[in-house]
Amino acid sequence: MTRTMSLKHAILTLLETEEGSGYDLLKRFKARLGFFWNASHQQIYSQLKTLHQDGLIDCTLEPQQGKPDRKVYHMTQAGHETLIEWLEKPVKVDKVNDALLVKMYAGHLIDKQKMQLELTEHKTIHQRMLETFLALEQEYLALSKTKKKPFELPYLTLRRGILGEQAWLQWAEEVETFLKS
Amino acid sequence: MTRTMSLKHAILTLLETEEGSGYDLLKRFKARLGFFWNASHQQIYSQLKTLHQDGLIDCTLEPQQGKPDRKVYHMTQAGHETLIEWLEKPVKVDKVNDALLVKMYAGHLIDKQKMQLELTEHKTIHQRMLETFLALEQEYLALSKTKKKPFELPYLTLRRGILGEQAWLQWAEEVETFLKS
DNA sequence: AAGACATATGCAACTATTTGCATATAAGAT
DNA sequence: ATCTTATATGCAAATAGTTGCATATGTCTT
Repeated sequence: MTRTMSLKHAILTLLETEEGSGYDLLKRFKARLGFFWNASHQQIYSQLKTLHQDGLIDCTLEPQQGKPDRKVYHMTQAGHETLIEWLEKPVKVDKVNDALLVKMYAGHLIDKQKMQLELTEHKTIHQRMLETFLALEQEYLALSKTKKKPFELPYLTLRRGILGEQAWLQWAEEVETFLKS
Repeated sequence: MTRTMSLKHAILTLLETEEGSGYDLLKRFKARLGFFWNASHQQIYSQLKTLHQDGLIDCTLEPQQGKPDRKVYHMTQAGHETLIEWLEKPVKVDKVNDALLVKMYAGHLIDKQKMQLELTEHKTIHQRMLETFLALEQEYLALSKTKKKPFELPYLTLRRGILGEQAWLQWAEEVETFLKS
């Protein structure tokens, strides 16, 4: 109840602008918050359940033919207030817990080549992420000044993703130079 | 049991080189793995307990005058084997879940100034971390070639910390430029 | 026809981390 | 004298996240 529970508030933020089902939220997470937050569908569905129980969102059933009912959630007044309250309170500085670095630290116990292989795999993933982010940036930059306006803050979060990935890849190059020597 | 449990293996890595008590491990975490892993004392003590129960480490009691007994843990053969096994298996790409970015994304709901204040606080912390890392780098770089040798891999993990913090601060500057405009 | 992929939802068990509490001593600073 | 910091350990409860399983349909590909 203190300063954490960011996933709940991230969901509230997304619902603040636009209602949606669990599945919608999952897609929005990937498309809009993917550069700094990751959540599985299980996590999202269970958080939606508790948010609903707590009265921070409500829910209407949209029957569909063939497929299961779509549960569409929307913000309540209580939810809005809770979100604003959270936004006012300071959050903790995010912490890195990177398993690849644990391995690197213990690297004297394994084969240099194996290390390099795994590094290459991670590099591929990071490169792909960077490419995705850069493509999104191009989309934003192509907008007219007035159309940019509502996306200025989300764009800043995208910049975080870009700078983060670039730093990662720069580091990977340093490591490769070392491993090849 | 699959690919995670990095904290346990980080502890094993530290004990592989040198035995130690929970308190020792806590300090070593801060000094040596702090640029990419963070663990509280509660976490370390409880992990040590389960590692001990699982026979991956053993423990001798060192009575001390006045203070509670020091429980000194050391690696077992089983622990060593488990560590090597883990090192062979691929780890997952680390994920970022940064609450400050959630706020930034929802920034239109709050006061620009409040945002800037919180950003400044985070910036101070990141700056302090970068300074610590740079000081450690200077220590390493001042060593002779032969003395550098055993610290080459830990140095690479330090580089990750440095590049990561620099990227964060660069981002913060972009954000400040925007918020001041 | 079989397989993959997208839509759409969720439970259960486990692992990981945080927060709050609890105890006890010694050394050094204000 | 009191306060802070360091040494030294741990439990319990809550929150957060992962992994595996489960169901059911529609479309598109091989």
